[in-house]
Amino acid sequence: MGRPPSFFTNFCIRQNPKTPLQNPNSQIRKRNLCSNNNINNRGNGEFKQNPDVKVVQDQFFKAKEVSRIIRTRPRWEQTLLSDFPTVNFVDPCFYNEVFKQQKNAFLSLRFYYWISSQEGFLPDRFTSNVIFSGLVKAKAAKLAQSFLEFVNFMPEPSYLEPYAECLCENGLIEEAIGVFDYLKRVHYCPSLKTWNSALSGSLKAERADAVWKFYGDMIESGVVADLDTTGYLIQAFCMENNVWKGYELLRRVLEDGHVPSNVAFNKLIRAFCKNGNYSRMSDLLHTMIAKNHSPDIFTYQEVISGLCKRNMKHEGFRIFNDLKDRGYAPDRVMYTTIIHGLCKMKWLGDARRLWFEMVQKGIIPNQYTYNTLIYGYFKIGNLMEAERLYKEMCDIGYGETTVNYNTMINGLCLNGKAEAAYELFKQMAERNVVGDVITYNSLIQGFCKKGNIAVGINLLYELLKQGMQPSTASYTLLIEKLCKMRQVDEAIVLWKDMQERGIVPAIWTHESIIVGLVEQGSLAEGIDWLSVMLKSRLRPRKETFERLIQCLSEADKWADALCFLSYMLKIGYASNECIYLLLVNKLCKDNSNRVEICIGKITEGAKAL
DNA sequence: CTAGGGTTAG
Repeated sequence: MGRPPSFFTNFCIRQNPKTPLQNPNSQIRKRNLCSNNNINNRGNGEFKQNPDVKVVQDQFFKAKEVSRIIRTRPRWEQTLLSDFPTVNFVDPCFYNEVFKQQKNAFLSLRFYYWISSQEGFLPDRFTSNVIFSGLVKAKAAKLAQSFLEFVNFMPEPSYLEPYAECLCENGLIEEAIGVFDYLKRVHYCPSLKTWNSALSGSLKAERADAVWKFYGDMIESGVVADLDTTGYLIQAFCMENNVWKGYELLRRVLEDGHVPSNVAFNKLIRAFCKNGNYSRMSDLLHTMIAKNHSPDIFTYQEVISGLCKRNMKHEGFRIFNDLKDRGYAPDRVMYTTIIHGLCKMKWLGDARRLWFEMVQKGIIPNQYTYNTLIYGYFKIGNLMEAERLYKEMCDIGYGETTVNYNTMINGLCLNGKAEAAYELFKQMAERNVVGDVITYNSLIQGFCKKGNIAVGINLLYELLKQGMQPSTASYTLLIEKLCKMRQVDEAIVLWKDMQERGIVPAIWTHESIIVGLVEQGSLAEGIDWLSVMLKSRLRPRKETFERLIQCLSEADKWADALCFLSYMLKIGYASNECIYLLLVNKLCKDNSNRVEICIGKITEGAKAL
């Protein structure tokens, strides 16, 4: 094989960078792409035999030098070309090296854009592919995306596959779906590894729906799933609170003699704990042990926090101490988990004790640990200690973050200090810390609790003005308070706003409005709302019915009260004696004949159920 | 060199 026409040497004689370059034909380009291998081989002594080596090596050193310059010299655009009259700036190999040398993908891309803007430099498809894959390798999904828009070309499928993976890892699920769909259209089938990373990326982005889409496409394209895939599917089931389906899948895999990763087990354990199904949780622990997949620190974390969620302090503690006895050294996360659990249950003495135990072992509390304990102190109303810890956290340099502020704002609101919380909120803006939906919700709830609904509503409007997506909790307390203050119409305006934004109201919100309507005398409307609620298979609480019945009988509308009582019996609540007594008392003052008839009807109805 | 972990609302 002869020495290929080297256009590196051709450019050695070029003095004026503004002189238009010849656009080398693609054959040369391909040749150069092939010679990438030589670069990869450098240093193992082999390439002495290759006649291209000198040239490639030369290009390598130039790329290294250029990389250094664009990294360190602020105004390199003004000097670079004249400094390097011999560099071939449109060679794909050169960019390959720049991307390798220069870890900052953004700078490399800027360099490429700059070259493109120079008259006569026309990077072609091959160079574009190299740049694109450099960006993908650097995991710079956003840059790769903007690059594609800029050069307006579609890379080869084999370059798109890692791109799709990169998009998933960066949570750009919709974009990834687009790429997968394109690959499907051109009949290119991604590898199992790529499908799996799509699944894992979707989980990270909390997109169970995307998991199912990717999985469906994967099966359709004939790729056979592996154990990792199964693990991701189990996680997706857990994420959707479909724990039984996940469990079912696990059992099937176990029957086939396979054991999924601990991650899948841990997620199932978390889900079972969340539903209070501790026997199933311990069942899973035993399965893990039996299958030689020992529960790890993550597993125990799930177990402990799961137990604490249900107020099972002693069990949580027992497991934690057990762990220590068996030689597991709890780390900062583990300590934070148990401290959090104890704080939730308001066991601040124990939480504090563990805090000191942790510090004594040389583990320094971080933002998570601090926020957890601050939350705990607020929970028991110890504002002094909470504020002291907050100050300490700021002093030791945990920056003023949104979560830190949220912890304080929420804690203050919880303790009736909405105004003080609002001061912090203003401070956030001054110090350029952005608030999020939790900040706003905490404040809305704080002001509602103090009866200051106007401020609450303003906060809601501000949240919307900022373009943030409100949540159910943004509305719940506002609607409840408006109803209590006989401003049901305003409450319904908010309700409609929720509907338009696709936010599912809390069950309690339905009830607030029904009670509000009935209390203000809009009986028919209240009944309408109740039947809508029942039709959507939502079950009002018994207290709501009792409240309605009481309210109506107090207004001497006993017939309507009876109507709600029969509703209540109809959906299976046993009415309690107090309500009967109340009604009977009321009715006795009325026409006694009709009383008997009505009571008779109700008790018949109750027996029939 | 990997999976997966802990804080703030409801």
